[in-house]
Amino acid sequence: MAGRVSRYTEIADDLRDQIKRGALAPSAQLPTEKELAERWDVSPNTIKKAVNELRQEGLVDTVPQKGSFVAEPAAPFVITLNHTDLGEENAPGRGFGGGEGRAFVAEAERQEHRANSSKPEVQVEDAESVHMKALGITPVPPDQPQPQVVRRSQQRFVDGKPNSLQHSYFKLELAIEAQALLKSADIEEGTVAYLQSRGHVQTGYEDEFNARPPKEEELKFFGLSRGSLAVIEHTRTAYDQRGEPFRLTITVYKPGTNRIRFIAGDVPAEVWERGS
Amino acid sequence: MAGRVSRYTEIADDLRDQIKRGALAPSAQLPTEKELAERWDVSPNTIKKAVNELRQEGLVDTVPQKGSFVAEPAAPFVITLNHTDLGEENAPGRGFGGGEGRAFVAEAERQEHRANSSKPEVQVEDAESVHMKALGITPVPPDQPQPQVVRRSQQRFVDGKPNSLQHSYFKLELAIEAQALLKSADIEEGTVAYLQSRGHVQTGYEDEFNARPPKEEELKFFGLSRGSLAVIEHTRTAYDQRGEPFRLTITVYKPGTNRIRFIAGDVPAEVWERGS
DNA sequence: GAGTGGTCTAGACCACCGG
DNA sequence: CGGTGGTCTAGACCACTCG
Repeated sequence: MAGRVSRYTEIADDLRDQIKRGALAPSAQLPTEKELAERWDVSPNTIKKAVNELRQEGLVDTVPQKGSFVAEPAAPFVITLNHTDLGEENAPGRGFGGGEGRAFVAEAERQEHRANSSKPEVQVEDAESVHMKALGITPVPPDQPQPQVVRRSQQRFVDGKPNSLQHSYFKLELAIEAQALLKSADIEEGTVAYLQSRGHVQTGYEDEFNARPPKEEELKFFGLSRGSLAVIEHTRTAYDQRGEPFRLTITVYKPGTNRIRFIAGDVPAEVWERGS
Repeated sequence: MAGRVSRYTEIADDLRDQIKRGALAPSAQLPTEKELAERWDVSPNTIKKAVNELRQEGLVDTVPQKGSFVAEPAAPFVITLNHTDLGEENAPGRGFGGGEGRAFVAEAERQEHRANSSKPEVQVEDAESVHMKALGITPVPPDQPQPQVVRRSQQRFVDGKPNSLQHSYFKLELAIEAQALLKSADIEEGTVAYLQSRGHVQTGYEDEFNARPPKEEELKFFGLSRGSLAVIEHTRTAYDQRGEPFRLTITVYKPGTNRIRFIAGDVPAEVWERGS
């Protein structure tokens, strides 16, 4: 019977079961790999493979020289990407700001979570080709000086825990006419409103979703170890009233603890309210 | 210098580099694990770990008893989830159908891809709690007969290749008053239009995104091996004119070959047109 | 210093694929 | 049949954390 299933699958199934049943409570430490190896009478590598499975499913967090722990049950923080407020039907920016900057904090507060973000790190750098494409920058041959962009990066936290990383890219020319983009400080009125005052009204956007393994930097920020869950990457290209792309925002979410959502048309109020 | 980086990372980096440079062309077979082990003078397990990295990044597909192959470059099929057509501003369903059923095929044709989907598999089954919650079904104690739902599942292909799996769930009562839901056949006019004719007008929906490792069934359908890229799961709960949830659709996409997108407000026409 | 997971070795046997 | 990757062993050393 058990012959059809590999040993490590069997072990992973057992651990998964214990977690789901609650025999292993959230944040509890799993038995050490050595202990598991003895209990199942298998070699350490087999245990590692089993634990690896659970890590990829997001059920377990492994902290390198400490141990593996049952992941906190998705403290579901819901990020609604296409609304900013529940007030006026025609409030400025309604339907156009969610998930970014101050909207992120507001959304959290509505759900009775505490959100904060780091001071933006501002960097001027050579544009990567994806960024150029999105921002409508014409590429130049590799032997010539490359076009540059301004990147504003923030780390975002919910209830003190790492939640997402956000990078916004702007053409350098835009940053020169809207210099707050170059300051490593929050833009008081919000980026959308600020840019609107400088003549770039956000009239629409295009969103894309992707899943990919975390980069080294993201592993560190989220406190994950290698072989963890994939991250969700949300890319928003914002267009102004002339139909020109003027902002590219890439947000990387740790999945499991985030629910990323969109709402269209009429849905019951309690759907909007639903936080956790 | 190389001492700081683990051996398998080094090997993965080298292979990744060869793929990106084109030294290993798409669909070409990688050197066998044995060969790599000899070339790098490491043990087989180290090679496996390196190849595993590339699999998780979607750069390589491994076919168990045959070999590892460079993945085809993402033939990007763009699925726009919130529009059905580019015609009339107020065309029925505009903004409300994208990505589902016939809309999927239409979207593909616009991008000059050929899409088709399998005949729907219809199953009546006990509702899982997450489905009950979404459809607003009140749970009953586990010792009583469980509420049931109708599941309609389709496999979807683009250019003959597996693209996504879609499962739609309906309350059993709804299927009784709208019996086409119970037939294992495409609904000619589209599910949204059909249900509208039965008194359930789709007035809004809520979308959620998640990333998770593929299930066994999905591995098989997508032709992936274990440890591959995460799949993207898109959940749509549709609400009718009374504000009642009446349909739950879960679509599982193989990432890399799909770009999943949303559009809001005004964007230039070429953004809509952008297929590949 | 004891304990943890991360990396790595040098083999082994198996199942499945192709010719 | 030989070749492939999948699984597994029984160790080893290392880097890091914690008390």
